Amino acid sequence: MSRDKKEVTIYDIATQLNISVATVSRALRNDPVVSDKTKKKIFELSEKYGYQTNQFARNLRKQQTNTIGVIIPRLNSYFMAAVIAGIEQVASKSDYNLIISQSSESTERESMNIRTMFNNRVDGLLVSLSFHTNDLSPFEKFAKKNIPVIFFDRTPQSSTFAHISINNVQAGYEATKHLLAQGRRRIVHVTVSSTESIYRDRFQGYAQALAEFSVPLDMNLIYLGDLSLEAGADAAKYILSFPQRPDGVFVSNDNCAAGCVIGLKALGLRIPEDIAVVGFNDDPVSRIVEPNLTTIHYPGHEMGELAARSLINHLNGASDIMLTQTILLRSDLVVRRSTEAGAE
Amino acid sequence: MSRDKKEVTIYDIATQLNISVATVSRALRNDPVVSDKTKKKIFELSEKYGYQTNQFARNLRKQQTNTIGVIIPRLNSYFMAAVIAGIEQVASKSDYNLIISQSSESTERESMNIRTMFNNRVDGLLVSLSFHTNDLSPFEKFAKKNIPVIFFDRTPQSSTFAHISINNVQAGYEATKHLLAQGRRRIVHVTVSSTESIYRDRFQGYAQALAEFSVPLDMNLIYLGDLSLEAGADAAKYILSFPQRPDGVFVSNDNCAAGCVIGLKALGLRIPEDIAVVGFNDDPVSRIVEPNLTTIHYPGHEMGELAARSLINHLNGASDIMLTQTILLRSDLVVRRSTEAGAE
DNA sequence: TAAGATAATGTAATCGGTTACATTATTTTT
DNA sequence: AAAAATAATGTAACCGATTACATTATCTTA
Repeated sequence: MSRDKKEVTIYDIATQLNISVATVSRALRNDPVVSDKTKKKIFELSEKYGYQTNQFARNLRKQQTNTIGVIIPRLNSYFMAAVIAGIEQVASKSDYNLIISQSSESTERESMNIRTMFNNRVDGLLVSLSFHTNDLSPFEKFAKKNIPVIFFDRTPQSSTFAHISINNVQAGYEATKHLLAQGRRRIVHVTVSSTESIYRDRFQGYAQALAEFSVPLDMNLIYLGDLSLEAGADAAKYILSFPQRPDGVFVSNDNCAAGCVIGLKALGLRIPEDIAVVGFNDDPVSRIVEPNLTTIHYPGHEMGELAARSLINHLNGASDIMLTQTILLRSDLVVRRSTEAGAE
Repeated sequence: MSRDKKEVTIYDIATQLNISVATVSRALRNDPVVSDKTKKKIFELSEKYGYQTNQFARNLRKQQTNTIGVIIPRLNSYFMAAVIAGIEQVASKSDYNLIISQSSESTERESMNIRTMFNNRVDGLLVSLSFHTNDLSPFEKFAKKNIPVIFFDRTPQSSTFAHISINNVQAGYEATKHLLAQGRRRIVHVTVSSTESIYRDRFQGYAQALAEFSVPLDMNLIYLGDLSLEAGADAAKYILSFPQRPDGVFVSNDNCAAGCVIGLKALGLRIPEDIAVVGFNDDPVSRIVEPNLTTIHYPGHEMGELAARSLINHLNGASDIMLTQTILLRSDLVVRRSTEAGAE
């Protein structure tokens, strides 16, 4: 329980060397005003003693934590893991720590996490919203104190904060258009209920593509769920319930799409002959399920790096313009066998 | 950049109420020595001012951070996500923060992470080791300062630290025995090279089962890789290279097993007729790949909860016996179609 | 070599809670 | 009602690094 040996502090070093703590403090941060001779002595002794800076004392004094808060819905997708890895890479290179917490798609838990981050005085916040968040007021505290918040991937429809995402309208449009181009006309869209979010955007892209092909939008073809594997299976059952069976599905994430493919096959449909399926994210599961999923690829790792770098630049005062701005990363349709029998 | 409004401190509240900071400090921590009347005044005012405890000041004074460090190899499996979720649940309930970092299976990065955690003065550490770590000396600093370290899942073979894992020898034994019981005799084991780790244990279980069935151990049948999806595909090719083809595979993780299944099928083998495959972990992918994987199930979320709870109990001085102890969770073989045509 | 410039180091206040110990207020006991 | 016990509050040192400002040492320059 007890921390045995007492910490070595700059006071110990100063006393030992018979100099002031100020000089020690400066030397340890490699301040050029300290003479090399003195520095050398200080470095050697601190090395010998195994001195470690006490971050709390420093934080307390400097009024900043060198910590970035990350709030995400869930840690359960390859995509999110890639984003986190990207964030981590950049953060650790700049000596920032990460506090990561999951909202588990619960708005309440999310706002708890936001509060915790605030109380822990993170220097900045990176957030991917949970499904049903549409109230951004918990973030106002941050705005008020000028603590930067950057949203990534699951960004809010509109806010004064910075956004990093992809063009979801276009991605939804591409996915749907691909199905339409294959001659599919009754296209189910499996997504999550939402009035404003990236899912809404994808839906809009879907609607836009239909309109372009003069296919009337039929709200019965929209299946709302939580985009889980199970929701995919349920969607499959729903699809089978139509007298005039749909011939295409656009699912807003790969995991759910995989569940849907499995469900459809279990119900006797052939993919893509009877029905074609498009997913979203290009998670590894899209290359495991059979047939492999046509999906929308976009770079998670890069998104994480970009988010972290933008935040840290801002914290260093490097790029104030950055904030209140939206950055869109490129996304691409990857065609595989779930929509084209001949594909990859 | 600038933090605008100055923080409200207990000094502000004390001055305003014309009482001492000591009383304010006590009241805010709900210390029973403070009278209810005084507390009420203090709570009201601090509420009104939006007071937030400055954790650094507190940490600096209390010499503890209320932060738990978590070091894991990668955030890329469902299993690991479940463990983290479990840890988080327990930690946040006890008001502990989490710092999570990934070693990306690199021993150097791992020891960097360990150092960072140390410098950040985490109160305790939860660690799942990267593949090839066999030098535990970076953890000695923690031992020296009596900072508890608990290993989970990927635990070291032997150490003075606490362990939470499963009986990997037995799990490996069960998996292999299941294949043997199906009449398989030439069983490949796909794993990662390691002289001492849970993978070594699983290998031992494998060897043990073979011995029990009087099947000689053939080191040519051991395929070493990094247990990735791609390694699975490579293992499949390796399997096909034998003149006398193996009829069973025991892969030490599901992701790799999935890659192996896909590879074997691509090379024209039928599963389980020509060759049966057993995975490890019961990740969702085991139910997506076709045929679904027989695998070893063990509870990630529970493991995370247990690890966090053990650590926090120890930190609270509740259970000192806990440390230097090994806790083994139950694991089970789940039989699916990759080994039994008739299964689930 | 004395005055002025510059480099190096020192002093002490500060960040904001926590808590041992001291003091004052209130209640209980005799 | 005085003495003793208990409750409530206050005082001030402390945690360890940072830094504005002051001081001292060293180097230039005339």
